[in-house]
Amino acid sequence: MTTALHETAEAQACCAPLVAAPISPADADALARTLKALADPARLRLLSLVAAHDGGEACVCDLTDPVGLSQPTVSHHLKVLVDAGLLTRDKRGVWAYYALVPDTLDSVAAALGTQLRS
Amino acid sequence: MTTALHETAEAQACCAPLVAAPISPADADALARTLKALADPARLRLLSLVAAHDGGEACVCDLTDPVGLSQPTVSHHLKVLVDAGLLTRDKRGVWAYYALVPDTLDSVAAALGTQLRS
DNA sequence: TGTCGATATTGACGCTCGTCGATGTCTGGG
DNA sequence: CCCAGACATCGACGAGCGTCAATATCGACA
Repeated sequence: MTTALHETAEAQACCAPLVAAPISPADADALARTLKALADPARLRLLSLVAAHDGGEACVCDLTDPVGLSQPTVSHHLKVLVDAGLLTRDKRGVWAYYALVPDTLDSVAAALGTQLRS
Repeated sequence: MTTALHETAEAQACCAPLVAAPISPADADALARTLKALADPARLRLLSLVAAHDGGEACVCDLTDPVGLSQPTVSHHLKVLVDAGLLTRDKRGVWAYYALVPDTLDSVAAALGTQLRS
């Protein structure tokens, strides 16, 4: 409960393509919050590692070494990504498995892209 | 070439779709730098205002009021966006006209999207 | 030349963020 | 019942960011 109140998965980062019409302050804030979660090299690598891992999921122990950060730091980054609705957390036994939420990433991409696709 | 070469417009934020294969540390850093420039409500609104403005360009005086920030702050944000290769600056007479660089935004969207198109 | 207006730069402030070590909290096994 | 291991939380530190007021710069015009 550090700050935010956007606990888990609000999915829709925004709406219109951003370049079509002026974005509303509220939408800008929501989109910026999701982008802030993405705007970190370690978190981008974690997201990529999780997505590319076997079965589309990975536990913390799979991620600590590749990114070269301490376990608390990796857990912190993963929490940020989960809170932003970019990852899901599934605790099975002793391990916590993280998996990608493709919709969130796609909605961000759609909000940024200028050439809209069907 | 390890650091500090993002002076003006390096356009390509990254390359592969991020979810296909683990992103390299260097690519993660480059993409994160572009995303950091985007991850601010004021800058998103400025970007949107510029893109939606008549002729696809706008000067600082057109932007100060809509975003509700002081002129130095707006100039600062615009500089950040220009340095990230997201906007171009064209000084004509006393006014400075900013315009969108669509390629950069599209390459970011392409790097984030999971459903790749042609 | 001198003034005015548009924009950029500077310096400073408070706040947020990324990182770590230390510690807490669970779960499974002996 | 207690230990070992996986993960989360806490507290702290330094760095970076967003914002503003004050000031500098630069072009147009009288």
